Amino acid sequence: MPSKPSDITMDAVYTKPGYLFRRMQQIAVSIFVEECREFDLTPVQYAALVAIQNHPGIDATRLSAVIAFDRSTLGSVIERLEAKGHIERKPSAEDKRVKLLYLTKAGATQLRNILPSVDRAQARMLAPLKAADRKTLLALLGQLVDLNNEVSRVPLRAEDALEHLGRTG
Amino acid sequence: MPSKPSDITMDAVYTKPGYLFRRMQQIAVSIFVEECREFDLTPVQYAALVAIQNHPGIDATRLSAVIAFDRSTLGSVIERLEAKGHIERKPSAEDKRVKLLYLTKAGATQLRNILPSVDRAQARMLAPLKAADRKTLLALLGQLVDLNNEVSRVPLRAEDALEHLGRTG
DNA sequence: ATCAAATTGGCAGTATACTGTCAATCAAGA
DNA sequence: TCTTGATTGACAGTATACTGCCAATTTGAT
Repeated sequence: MPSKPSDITMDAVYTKPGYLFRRMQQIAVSIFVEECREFDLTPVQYAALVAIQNHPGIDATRLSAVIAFDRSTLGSVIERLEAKGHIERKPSAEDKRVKLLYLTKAGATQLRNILPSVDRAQARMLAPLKAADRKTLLALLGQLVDLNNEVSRVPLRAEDALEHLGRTG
Repeated sequence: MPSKPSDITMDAVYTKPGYLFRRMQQIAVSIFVEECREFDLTPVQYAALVAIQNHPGIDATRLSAVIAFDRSTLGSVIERLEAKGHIERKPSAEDKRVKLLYLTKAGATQLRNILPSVDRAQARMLAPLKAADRKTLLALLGQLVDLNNEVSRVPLRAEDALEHLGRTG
């Protein structure tokens, strides 16, 4: 091997978790969009629809906790879902600040119809690995995300963030 | 368990690779930015600096292949690195279309200085796992990214994309 | 009752990422 | 040579993600 201009080689990037996570995220989104093209839904929009169906009447702040994305980002996501007619925003009676989110009939239908494509996409992401390796990777990744939960700006606060709603559906 | 409004639960999101990859990417960027705050470099900008140091005189299109990001995105990344004084853009003598990229002295210094912080960040991302599990996860992730390389818009084309340059530094 | 603190949604600004388009330029073939 | 096709960098437009700020509102402490 000829000498490099310094001791820093591309391995300082390629073999590191940060690079691999970014690359895998790129690939995952690419596969999702390809499989779900006909439904015109992004991964984030899909996650939002699932969460709203599971928690009808949730507000934007709590939704951000349930799917772990930024409230600032969520505003535009909600706008787009509303523009597509998949969700409705209704003012709350008790708190004039909040707007409650509900799936429309069209949104529920869209969500039901997209599921097979989402499943195909999820399967394709891990398809190159052997079955045992897929299981191992998913398990380790699940652990790691869970153990690092508090690190990101918007930690996941699943169902327990919704206790005050006093209902599960 | 009380019944849900449908069969679609949040597990349709939480346990799937697409969600876990997105979440882990969020966490990884968050850790990187936190550790490297004083250097004012994002993960992408860091990768670009490393690549330019390893391939002085590379052009934007080839750089995008070497670090696997989109050429459209890369334009603004290069602009920012240039504005910070970390890199220089010089027109090519042979091809009037291309602009060759070089690290400035300041850029090289910045890159050298940030390395310990980057190492700390990379270590923190996997820190919650046991050593054996870290190794397993990295190996599987590396395999998966490699095997899915052609899927994304900008497949990684490491060194072999640069053969025509006729040099390694 | 009132004032301080927290919450909610919205906005501005920055930084990836992608699609698609375009003009300038270069390369290859008829 | 001339024309066709490919390449390069730039740009417009959309969609996450983040920081930080703000007004309206609600809640809690006094």
